[in-house]
Amino acid sequence: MGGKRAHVPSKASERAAWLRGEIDRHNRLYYVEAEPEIDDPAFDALLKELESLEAEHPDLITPDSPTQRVGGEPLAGFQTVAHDIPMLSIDNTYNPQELRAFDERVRRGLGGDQPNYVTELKIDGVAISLRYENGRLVRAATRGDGERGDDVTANIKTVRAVPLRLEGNFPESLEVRGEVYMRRKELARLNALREAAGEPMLANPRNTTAGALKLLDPKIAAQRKMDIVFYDVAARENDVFVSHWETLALLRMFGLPTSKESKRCKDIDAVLQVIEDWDKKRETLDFEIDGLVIKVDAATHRRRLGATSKSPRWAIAYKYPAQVARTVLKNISVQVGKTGTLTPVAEMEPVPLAGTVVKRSTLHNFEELARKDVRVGDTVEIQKAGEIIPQVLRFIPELRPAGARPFKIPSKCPECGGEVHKDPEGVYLRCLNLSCPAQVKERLRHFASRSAMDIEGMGPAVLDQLVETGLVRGPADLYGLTQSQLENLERMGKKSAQNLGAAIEASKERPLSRLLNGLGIRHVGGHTSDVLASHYGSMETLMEAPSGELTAIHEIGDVVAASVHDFFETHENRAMIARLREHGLTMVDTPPSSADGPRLFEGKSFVVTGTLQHYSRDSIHDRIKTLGGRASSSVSAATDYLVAGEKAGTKLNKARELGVNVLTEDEFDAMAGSA
DNA sequence: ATCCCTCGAGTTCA
DNA sequence: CTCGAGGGAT
Repeated sequence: MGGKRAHVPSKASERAAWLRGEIDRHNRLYYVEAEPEIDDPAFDALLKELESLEAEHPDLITPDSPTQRVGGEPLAGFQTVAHDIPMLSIDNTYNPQELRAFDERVRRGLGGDQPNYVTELKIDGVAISLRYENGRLVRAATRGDGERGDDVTANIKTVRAVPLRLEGNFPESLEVRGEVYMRRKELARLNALREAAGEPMLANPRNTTAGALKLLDPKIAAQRKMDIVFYDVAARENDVFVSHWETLALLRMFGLPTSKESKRCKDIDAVLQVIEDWDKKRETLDFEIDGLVIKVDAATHRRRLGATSKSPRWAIAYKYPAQVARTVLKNISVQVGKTGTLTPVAEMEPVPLAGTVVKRSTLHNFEELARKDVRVGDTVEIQKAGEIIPQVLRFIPELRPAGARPFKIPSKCPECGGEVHKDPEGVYLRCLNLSCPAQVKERLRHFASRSAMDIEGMGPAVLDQLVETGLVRGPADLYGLTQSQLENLERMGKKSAQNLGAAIEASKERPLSRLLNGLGIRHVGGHTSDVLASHYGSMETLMEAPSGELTAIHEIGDVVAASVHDFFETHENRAMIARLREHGLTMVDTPPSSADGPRLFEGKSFVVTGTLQHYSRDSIHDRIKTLGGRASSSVSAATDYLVAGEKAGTKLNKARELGVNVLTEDEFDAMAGSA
């Protein structure tokens, strides 16, 4: 360094040009080669000198000067720009078997040839496309929908690892793709600042990066130090590159940083070894990865494989099972259920977890909430129970903002302001106001649902209006609605109103069991409704049944009997049922007649799991029942058959453990169809 | 009294 | 899907 100073040109413009060259060179040594020659203070000194020089001689400023990373004025908004070559997404695999299946597809597609693969870390950041014209960065765009994204050039320029001009023998026009991301250390630094300022914590680097790219003021974006790696050139079929491996080398020659962790593998076994190695090692990285990307190396092979409209056939992502994710708890809201239960719900910054984007999760009840002690503003860890339902595990004490206060248990119903009361035995808080609009809506939703009265078109939007306007207070009111009242609802055309009216009318024919289920009597669901309806056959006899008589029925005990008895003793409920009768509801059970055919499944218990081709869950349950079988919801030793469709989960495993007969859909049809 | 099987209730997301 | 708890068998 010192030696070069001797022939530093003295003229300001030459000095400025030299400084720019040096700064670019050191940037490159730092970010691309990872072999810095000078330390940070020395680098900053060069930058400072250039800044003051440019301040004295503003005419010396060039658009690609390293001092111009933070552009001038904040933007009014982001322009949408089209990608010349679409940014395809990559298919995911989640286990070695799926990856081997990919390998087999590839080799079949190559007529048996064995391709080389390149593995790359799949950094959890934001995909980006950068365009260089004559070596100058002219545009940076997010992936968006793959066809068009947002122009984030001003913010991308603040990423120090992004060269503003290319080096080497670059083509006149070049579009490159990479991933912008944030290191864990940087996130920790930002959070320390935010904590001191009493601002909400940033939960994860990915969201923070995405947020930073969308900041309208590049000066603020510059304060969030982001990083980038490049992994591809956007090119068409006739590209000049021989292999992916060489493309990566070329990117480095242009001064574009690439990952040092990419590897070339001779077959899928070698790839799986790399995956296994990183499974343990990934925690030691200073940034987050959610898996690896595996790409066929040779360009000739890629061309033979081609792409579907969504993704290339020559690349696949391998994702590590992301069991837990971190996000920020933005708010705790309180929901009112159909029985008046107040349930606290965690509203979170959306975060990807095990294949979906999670933003809400139940906190069950206020005792549970107090036990977990999560507070608004906390960073929380969430996981998915059985790959489906998100749960809040815990908060991260180090990331708790200073002012976070424990959630206050509501003393009034948040929906109607009514009195709340703690369930004597249970842990639940309940709104006691039976005409609380939230409860009314929930009860009506249940009444109209598929497993009850099955009124098509009676969705939440319609019910909201009907209840808010006071037209409907209970199930009986639905049958008094006029056609013009329906038509006057928002977003309701004449045709939709007619359909809805017809659906309401049709629901009058539902058998007693469905009506009972719809009434929402405590402890009485679909199954118990069936039992009661088939025992009594009509509403009248059931209503007058004494408690002792009810308990004599198989599967009805003290608790259920008392609940049913109480329900029919209550004046309001009797009045409602009288009104339903006036409106002409059937209110009788349709007993199985011998004309229904043979009861092939008599005494047999079935459980259904997974997605079926020709049945909905309800329709197969109906079919089982008409044939005299029992459709149950959980597998046990008492289960005779499990019908397993696509994506069967834990039930299938349990059935195998217990030695329960497992049927495919076709096998089930064969059994049922021979009727 | 205790176990096991089910049901009901509350739950999320595409 | 999971939890808690009702119902019945032991």
